Amino acid sequence: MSHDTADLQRVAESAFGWSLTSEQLAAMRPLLDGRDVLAVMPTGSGKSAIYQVPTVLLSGPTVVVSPLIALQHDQLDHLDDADVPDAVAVNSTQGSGEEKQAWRSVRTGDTEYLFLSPEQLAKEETLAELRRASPALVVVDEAHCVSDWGHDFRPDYLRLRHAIDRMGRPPVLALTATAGGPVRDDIVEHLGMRDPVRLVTGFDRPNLHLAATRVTDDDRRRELVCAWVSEAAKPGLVYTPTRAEAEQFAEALTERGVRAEAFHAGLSRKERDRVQNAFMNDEVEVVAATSAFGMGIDKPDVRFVVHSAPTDSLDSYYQQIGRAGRDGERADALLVHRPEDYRLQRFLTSRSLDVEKVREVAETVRDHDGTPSPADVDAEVEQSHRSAMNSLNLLEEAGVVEADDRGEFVYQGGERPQEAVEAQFERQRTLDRSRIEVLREYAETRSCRRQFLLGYFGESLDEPCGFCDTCEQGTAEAHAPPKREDTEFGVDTPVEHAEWGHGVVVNHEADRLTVLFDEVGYRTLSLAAVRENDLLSPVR
DNA sequence: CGCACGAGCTATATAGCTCGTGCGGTGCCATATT
Repeated sequence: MSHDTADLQRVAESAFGWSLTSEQLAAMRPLLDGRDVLAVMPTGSGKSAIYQVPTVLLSGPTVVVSPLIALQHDQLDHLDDADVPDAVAVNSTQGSGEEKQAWRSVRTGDTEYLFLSPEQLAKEETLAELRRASPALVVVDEAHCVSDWGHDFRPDYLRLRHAIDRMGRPPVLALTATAGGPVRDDIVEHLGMRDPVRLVTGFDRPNLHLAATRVTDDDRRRELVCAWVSEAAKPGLVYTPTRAEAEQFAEALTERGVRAEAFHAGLSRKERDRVQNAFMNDEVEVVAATSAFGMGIDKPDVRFVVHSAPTDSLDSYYQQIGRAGRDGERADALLVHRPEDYRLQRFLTSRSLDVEKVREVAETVRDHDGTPSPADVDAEVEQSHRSAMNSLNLLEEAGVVEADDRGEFVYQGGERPQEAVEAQFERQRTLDRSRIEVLREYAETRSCRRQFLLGYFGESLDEPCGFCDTCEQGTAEAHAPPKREDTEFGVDTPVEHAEWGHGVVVNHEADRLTVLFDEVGYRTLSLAAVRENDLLSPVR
């Protein structure tokens, strides 16, 4: 046993009362050597330990970036119970006195765990404090949020790499339970991770029964979901695409004698807490919810997750069904869908490109006296913080502006800045839309649903699983993917397409391939057409 | 992007059309009112 391993085990045992798994140790050791780590591990596998234990051994505080204040509180509670240095969070729920006290305790070294939202890290005052504290480790918890939310909803997620640079660039640990290959690459790129150790444990959840049902109209959808849920073992979750539908399902289920409640972001904080606690305490059997429900929920005995309609991607879908059956007992994941449903997701994921706003931000950077920080740009433009940061992110990705090592902007311009921005925007939009199409492929596939799902996350399952609807209906066998050695287009093969350029095979059914292209996102191709017209060639 | 809904039109005056408009998700934080 190496010194590091022995030290880690000793701290885990004495401070937390834990015995570490080999996966946890594999993720911790590189951090002690100053390396970056990306760990994709299921909920309940002890991801938090990966930073909590090394923090005790490292000199300097650990900064944990967490997307929800509620999650920060959960973590604080756990750390309070352990025999370790203090933990604090700094966020908008505190008064200024409390905040000052928190920073003081970081400065004196009494506090070694500091929880912050990405928005906090966008503030100059915060960065100045952090620079002084010189953190020994930066953790990005729920790191899929970088990719999920950074591109529009919470743009400060894409500015984290610069914030980390400003802190003196300590090692970075990214943690998540859900991230396929492209999302992992997105996280690594946008956090500026350097040759990270990538630890990815299996995605398969064999106790989860997978199924999808197509309906022809909304009345049948409601009837089917309500009837299915009424009969099913509980507790369970019904995910809906809109708040109104969450309310409708909660009401319809209540009428059928199910103890059901709605949950979405339009409810008061108090009401949300009440519903969540009631679900956790088994006072509520079914929560009908929008995507607002779930992060940080770790209830082991959830028996089903029914989607009344498709989500925006297979990533979101996997994340949500992953809340079922954590106790290892049988649980059901049912997806109800109509072809019309995808249009709503196209709307919900669509962002608009306001060329004038982007131009204002670009000109502000260009005309600024010296190199402006993101906060300078924010203050100087007549836009919301979100809009200004989205414009900056877009300009940076398009190469029109560039951040220096202090996270301040240098105007690059380029030959046709507006065209570069529009092309970047279009690329992002095409990718978003193609992700919706992959969900449609999943919903409509006749091959083994588990093979499809795992294939998307870069994992192969040699035989049809026997525990999904297509296997049970007998269509999966006929559509099974070829064995890896029988095809030149196995999963993960880099390919070149005559028109769409470079890509990577992400799924292979009997008669078709799904490829993720750098420029045009996910595309599904008929294998016959590929072969006849020589459309695709494996790269090396 | 398309659906739901209401206004307003038409026509063997009370139902049935067309057209226009609004709407649909996720959380920080800061600021304005009680």
